[in-house]
Amino acid sequence: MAESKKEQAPNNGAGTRRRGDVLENAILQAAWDELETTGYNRLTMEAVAVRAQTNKTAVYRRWPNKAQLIIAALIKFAPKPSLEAADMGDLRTDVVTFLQGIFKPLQAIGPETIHGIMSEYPGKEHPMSKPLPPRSEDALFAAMKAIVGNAEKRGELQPDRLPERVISLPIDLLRYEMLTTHGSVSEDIVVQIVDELFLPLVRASVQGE
Amino acid sequence: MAESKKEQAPNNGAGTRRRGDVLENAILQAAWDELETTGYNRLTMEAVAVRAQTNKTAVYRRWPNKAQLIIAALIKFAPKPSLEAADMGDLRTDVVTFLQGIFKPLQAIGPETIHGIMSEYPGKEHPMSKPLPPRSEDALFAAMKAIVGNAEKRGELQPDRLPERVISLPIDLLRYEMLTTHGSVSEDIVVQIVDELFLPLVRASVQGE
DNA sequence: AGAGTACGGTACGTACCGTACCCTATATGA
DNA sequence: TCATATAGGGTACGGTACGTACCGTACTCT
Repeated sequence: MAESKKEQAPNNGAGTRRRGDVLENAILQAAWDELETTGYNRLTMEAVAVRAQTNKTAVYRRWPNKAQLIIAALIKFAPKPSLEAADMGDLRTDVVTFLQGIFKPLQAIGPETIHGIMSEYPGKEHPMSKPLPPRSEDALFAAMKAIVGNAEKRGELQPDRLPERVISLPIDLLRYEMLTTHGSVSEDIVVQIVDELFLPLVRASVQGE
Repeated sequence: MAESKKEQAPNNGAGTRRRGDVLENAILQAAWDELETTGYNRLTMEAVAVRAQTNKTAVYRRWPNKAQLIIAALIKFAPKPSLEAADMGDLRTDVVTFLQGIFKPLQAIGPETIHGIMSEYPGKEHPMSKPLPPRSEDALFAAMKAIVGNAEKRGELQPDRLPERVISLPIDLLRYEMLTTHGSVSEDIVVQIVDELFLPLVRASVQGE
């Protein structure tokens, strides 16, 4: 009667036991689903495991904590902005298009998740923990540089006159806005950033000084 | 022997039981100390209560959760930037001075605490929860506006030509930097923001258009 | 076939949350 | 002055989630 540990339900009726990438993908998919339905704060490792039809052990074998797991899920499933620097023959159009492409993905992730990750992610010494990439390796920044580079080739502005801060300004501000504005950010913020800040700075670097 | 609940240690030997503001201040002080020594993430309500030599009940009677408690502690104890708009007869000097005054306090609070609060603070419906102030009521923004106003009076720039985004730009960027840059942010970021972004935009608004 | 590896499943100890409960000191006012 | 309401002190509890240990078992690889 003691109902010993032997009571292990046959997995599916057949002995189909997932391993390796199959299991890993199932967990990440579960994490992504759970993130979308429950939100970061209330998401638990156990819920992810249950949804993936496995158990916490299998999850912890791969990621040391919630933040790492969710980062992995984001990398795999979150909508990515296209990093192709649109080259439409006009700097303003290119930048606006690019920023608008960032807008949706950032919004999809949402401030709760970002704050949660940033909060729980101390870069602690854990065998499995990967550090967040430094600013200079930011893919979005690289894309902006490419866009500016195209404009330089076209002669819209003189080469190497734009400080890096100007180039990263649109991304930084957009991120800040998405991070601090709970509720809804209107999409015309992109146009504002470009027309009221970025382009005037570009013009200033051409004429002045 | 049963050691019933009657075993209540006399508070100090004398019946000095703190109430009202005295107790409230003790708790906030304890929260602040705990925040400095332990950090936001590992801070617990119980630890605060113990440090204040009281118990969780007294804490929860006043603040519904950690985020609210810490916000109250920050308001009471965190170093505040002076909101006096320095008026030294030069826009650049005024803005740099002002931003440098913000730098230290922001750094003292630290990204961990800010992210933690932003993460746990959903603006939920709780009788005791106060909403975060909207952007337009931002005291720092008001101070920047005052500084710009002084410059207008001096004739350094024409009135009402500066978009609000330009005015809030230095604060926004500084905040973003403090929020995302773990580790140390160099203080000359202030000068960069002013010289590479803000002042060029001011000049552009005077000349251009 | 044999051995190592990794999954499945359970159970556990810990930590913290938020609340209920009761007792007691203090403030208040009839 | 004494009764009463209020609020602090103290404890204990149920609940949730964490992260790990343990063990049996399916799968993989050679």
